[in-house]
Amino acid sequence: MDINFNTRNPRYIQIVRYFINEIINGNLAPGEGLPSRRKLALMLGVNVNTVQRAYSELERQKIIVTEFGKPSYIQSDKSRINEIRISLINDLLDTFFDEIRPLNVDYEELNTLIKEKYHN
Amino acid sequence: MDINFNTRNPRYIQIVRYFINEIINGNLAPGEGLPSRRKLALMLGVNVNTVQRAYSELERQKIIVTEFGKPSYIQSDKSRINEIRISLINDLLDTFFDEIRPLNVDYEELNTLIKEKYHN
Amino acid sequence: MDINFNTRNPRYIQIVRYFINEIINGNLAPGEGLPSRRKLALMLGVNVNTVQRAYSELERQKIIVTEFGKPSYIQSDKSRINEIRISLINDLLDTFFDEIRPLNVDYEELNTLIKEKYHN
Amino acid sequence: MDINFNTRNPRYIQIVRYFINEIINGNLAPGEGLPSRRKLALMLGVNVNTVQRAYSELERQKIIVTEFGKPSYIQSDKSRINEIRISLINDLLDTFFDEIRPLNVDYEELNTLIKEKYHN
DNA sequence: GTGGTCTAGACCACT
DNA sequence: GTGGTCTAGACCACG
Repeated sequence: MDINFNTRNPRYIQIVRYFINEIINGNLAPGEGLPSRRKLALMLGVNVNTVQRAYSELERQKIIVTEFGKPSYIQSDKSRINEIRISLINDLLDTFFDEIRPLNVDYEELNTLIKEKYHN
Repeated sequence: MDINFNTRNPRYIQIVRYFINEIINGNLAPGEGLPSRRKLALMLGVNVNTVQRAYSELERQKIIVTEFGKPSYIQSDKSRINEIRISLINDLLDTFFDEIRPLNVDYEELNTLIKEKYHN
Repeated sequence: MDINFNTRNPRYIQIVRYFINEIINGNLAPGEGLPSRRKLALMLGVNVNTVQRAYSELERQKIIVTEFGKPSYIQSDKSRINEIRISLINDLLDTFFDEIRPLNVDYEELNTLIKEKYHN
Repeated sequence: MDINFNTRNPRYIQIVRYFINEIINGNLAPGEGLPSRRKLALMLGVNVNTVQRAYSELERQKIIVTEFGKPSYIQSDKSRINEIRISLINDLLDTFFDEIRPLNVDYEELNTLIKEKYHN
């Protein structure tokens, strides 16, 4: 497990996104245990509190469950996971269009660009 | 002239983007003068320094030109404006795909969503 | 302005209590400005963030008002202040009785003790 | 035997207080044996180590006595128990007055409130 | 100058 | 060992 941190976004947010992605891709199954704050901090080379903040956020979004003294684990509810995926996709699209609209890209041009980028 | 500031991005960046958009859409022509820092600050309800920072950024990107004592005006070079537009579009697309890729949206689904969103 | 920090309670809580007390005692009037985070931190010999946390808590309790870039000031609404005083007194009494009840102090004895302590 | 744990204080402290209260109220007599760590942990739904910490604290305060291999039992010394009670009452009163003094409650008002609260 | 956020170190309670 | 909180340093946006 490793994350290539970029400098644009806070690290704790990038950790949150990493876990969401792993869950959506099926690499992390509902009910599965997460690494402890300390261990993950070591693996990622960040402070324990940065991981702690990420886990708190995941907890707040009801993506993971935490009990005192025990390792946190992934929320079993599959529908919650799907809910989050849909909402993330919509947010991304909305932000994207809000920003690209004033640049006057017509539908044809946009489609061409997307086709290109989609397949790298 | 007015801007609906959101809270996600710094205000001075939103001012920069506003001018870039206006130029691209032809509402501001190359050579045209900009409002003074003070006036714009009043119009937007922000501090003069915030406008100043935006104008500095526009100058740094060679989008406007400032000469002492005269109003700043828009860079005449049309190709520079187009360059910026292309680069903005590419950045937006790259960011968008970086973020949506891990969400496993297949090409069909993506196209459907984009068609919907494009026409609001 | 100075606070004798004890070690039992978090410093930021003690700062919160200090301001509440000052307001209740009339030493700080509604509308009055607070020292900036930095200045107060210097005066108290704590980190800026400790003050920041205290101010956030005061803000959350609607005791002070904060606008970006400007100094925070005390909530003008006097009734809110009184509300807080009453609620603090009740909380103190409830906690006190929860803890003293199991110690079997009869009413007479309790009154004698309180009379003594009240006048130091 | 059961304890309604609150979240404000550490559990092991609440267990300590529980035993002190029981002794003061005569529900636990000097010399009487205590449940084993394991049994009590089960009854209270906490980890054995939490009970262990509470028992250690009780021992440190010379309230219980532990001999290897035998159940722990309550310190026979009655005067020690009374000493603790007096000291607890004084601590409670001191803390209470330290916190309520800055709230400017006059003696009359305080007495009225205490009369009310004392009889629930 | 002002307020706000992210990261990190130290320490505590709990299993 | 686990998770949780308090304090603090560095940096950013805004007036």
